[in-house]
Amino acid sequence: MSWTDDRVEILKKMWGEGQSASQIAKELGGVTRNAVIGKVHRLGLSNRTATAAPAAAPATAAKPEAKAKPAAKPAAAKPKAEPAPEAAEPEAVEAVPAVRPNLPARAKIIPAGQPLPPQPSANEISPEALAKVSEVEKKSKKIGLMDLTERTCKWPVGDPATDDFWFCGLPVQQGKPYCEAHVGVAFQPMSARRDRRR
DNA sequence: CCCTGATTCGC
DNA sequence: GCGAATCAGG
Repeated sequence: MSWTDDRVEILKKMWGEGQSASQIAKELGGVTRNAVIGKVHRLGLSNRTATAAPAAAPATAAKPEAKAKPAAKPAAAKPKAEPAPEAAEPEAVEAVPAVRPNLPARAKIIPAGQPLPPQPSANEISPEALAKVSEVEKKSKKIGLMDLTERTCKWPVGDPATDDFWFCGLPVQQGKPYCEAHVGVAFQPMSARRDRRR
């Protein structure tokens, strides 16, 4: 395939819409995302910053930007002292799934008559997230402990005390140990937790 | 590992 | 001009 006018046009359009190079390549067909990126460069329409580089604006500073920059607010000096390394105070707290997600389980292993420990379980998590989870669990791969890999969701499902127990096993969300749905219930904004708490 | 765009350089 | 290989970042 070659870069015919109409293909270039599609390229321009999609790139302008913010489509990724791979998406564009898929759409066009017969080309790889590399080809698309290469073309994009040759066409001059580059930056659009989809990936990394939040980027320093004045990168190519030498620009003939006549605009006299008052340079007024030097972002440099922050009025706030703020030396606090603030190592703590994480944005989100992990709600360890442990073995708590949906399971009447405990009842089986706890001697009759024993008061059950508080079971915050469900009501601590957003309904939407839970709904999503129950959906996902139907599709889960139900993999065993030994099947866990670096990129399989490690969310436990069922009662470990029985053979009706497995791990989600769906593809994990980049970085996280769980799939998207389970990340949703495992990691919650602190505010959300606070609000729901009581 | 998946993905993203950016660059290089032989063709 | 092209794009695979490679690089760099998430």
